[in-house]
Amino acid sequence: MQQTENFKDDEVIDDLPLLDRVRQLVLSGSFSPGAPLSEVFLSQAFEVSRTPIRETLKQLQHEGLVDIRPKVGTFIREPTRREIVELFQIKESLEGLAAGLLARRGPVPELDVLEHNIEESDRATSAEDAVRYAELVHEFHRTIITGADNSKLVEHYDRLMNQLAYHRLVLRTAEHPGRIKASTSEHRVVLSMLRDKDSFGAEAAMRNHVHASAREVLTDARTAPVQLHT
Amino acid sequence: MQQTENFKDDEVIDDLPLLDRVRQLVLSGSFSPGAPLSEVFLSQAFEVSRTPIRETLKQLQHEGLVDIRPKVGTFIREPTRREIVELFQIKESLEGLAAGLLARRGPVPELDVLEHNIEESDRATSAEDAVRYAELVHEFHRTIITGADNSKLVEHYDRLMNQLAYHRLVLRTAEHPGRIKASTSEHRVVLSMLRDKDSFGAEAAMRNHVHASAREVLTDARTAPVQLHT
DNA sequence: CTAGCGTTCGTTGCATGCAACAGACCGAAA
DNA sequence: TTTCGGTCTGTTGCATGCAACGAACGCTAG
Repeated sequence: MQQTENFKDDEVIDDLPLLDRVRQLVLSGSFSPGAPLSEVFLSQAFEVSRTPIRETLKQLQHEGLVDIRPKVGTFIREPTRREIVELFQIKESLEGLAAGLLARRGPVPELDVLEHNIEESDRATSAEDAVRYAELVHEFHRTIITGADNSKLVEHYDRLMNQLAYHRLVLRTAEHPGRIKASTSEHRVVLSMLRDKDSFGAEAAMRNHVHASAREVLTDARTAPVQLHT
Repeated sequence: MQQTENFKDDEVIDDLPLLDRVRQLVLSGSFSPGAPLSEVFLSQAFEVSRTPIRETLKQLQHEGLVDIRPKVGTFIREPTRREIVELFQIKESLEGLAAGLLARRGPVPELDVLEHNIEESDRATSAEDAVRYAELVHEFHRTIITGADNSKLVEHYDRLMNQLAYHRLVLRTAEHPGRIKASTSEHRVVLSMLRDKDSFGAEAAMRNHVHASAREVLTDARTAPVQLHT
């Protein structure tokens, strides 16, 4: 999972580097949604032949990031607003599950990591460092996911977030100060539940938090208001 | 999703037919877990060249069904017991989510489908038709998933079930009569909650049902008892 | 000016060839 | 007997070539 660092730029361990690089290109926003990604272009861009590029594109299609129209071409896929709502619903469920599982694990080092994360978040907020804050939020959620000690959950979560990644990049530019305060406060509630080993409480708190943040993101994105559910 | 029927055996619409066929071969149990699936073997088995086979195997690896060891070969992957537990935890969460979402949708035709399904289940139980009963159980769950009106949820669920499919094939041979009765009863509770538009109740009932059935499956499989959680 | 049609261009889909590597097998030495 | 080393085979990884298809463009007729 973290082998994106140690490879010699030429001799690749698996095809993961290429897959990651192409994915990064897609998610980087360098190309507008709907832009064509021809195999020949990518092959000379990454200096490989069309074959590995093709395999990579198939993977990305399976991840929902690109749209392969047979005999026509591959295009960057923009998730519809509806799909984003759907993905957030799943996100809420999975993160709730993770929080519940983590609560059951008792006193694990992850809790201290979360504690530290919250402190850092306060610091970033005081310093008005929005970038750092966004990083910390991401780490907070990811720590809970990985802390659930469920490898398959991590896989599904990663898939989910990949599909949301493009949109997140577009959206998370500015966040209201009020929301930041509320969000950190919700993090605190989650951690409190985790420390109490309150599985149901942790799940509920986490779901509530994700729900609120999703609502914020969705309403903030475009003017069209959205009902996440009810 | 249901285009596995209408294609002319020769002219394939997408590569989905090939992917489906290879997946089916993997899940059919014709090969033991750990058995090698060489590209040349598959290519002549399906009368295509190695290239599309390679792409297909990559997909299946991404789905968690096979294990590609670089420069060595592709092997049928058997999920570990732990992974199965993990997958069931996710299943519980996703099906709970689906039930909750479906409950919010109000009176949709799916509810009548579920009603009919339960009646048929009773009939199959009376007739001691285990195969038919298993089919109906599968349909019941799938109706709830698709009824949630969340396409991304369906995708994730399908991925999940594909990973459980091999194991399900091994396990679901015989089910205790007592469990069957309980299971159908739990289905009834879920439907009742759905009719009441009780979103929380439906979610809880569904999770409880999946949890119970998972526990049954896991303890029944091998003698080793398992703690699903707590 | 518009609608319909044929051609051309770009792209994918697949087959095949070649090189490189992992693992097995066999033999020899201790 | 055990262990070590070399060879050899089977497999993958990738590059490339060719055929086929879709879309766009221009041309012509009305």
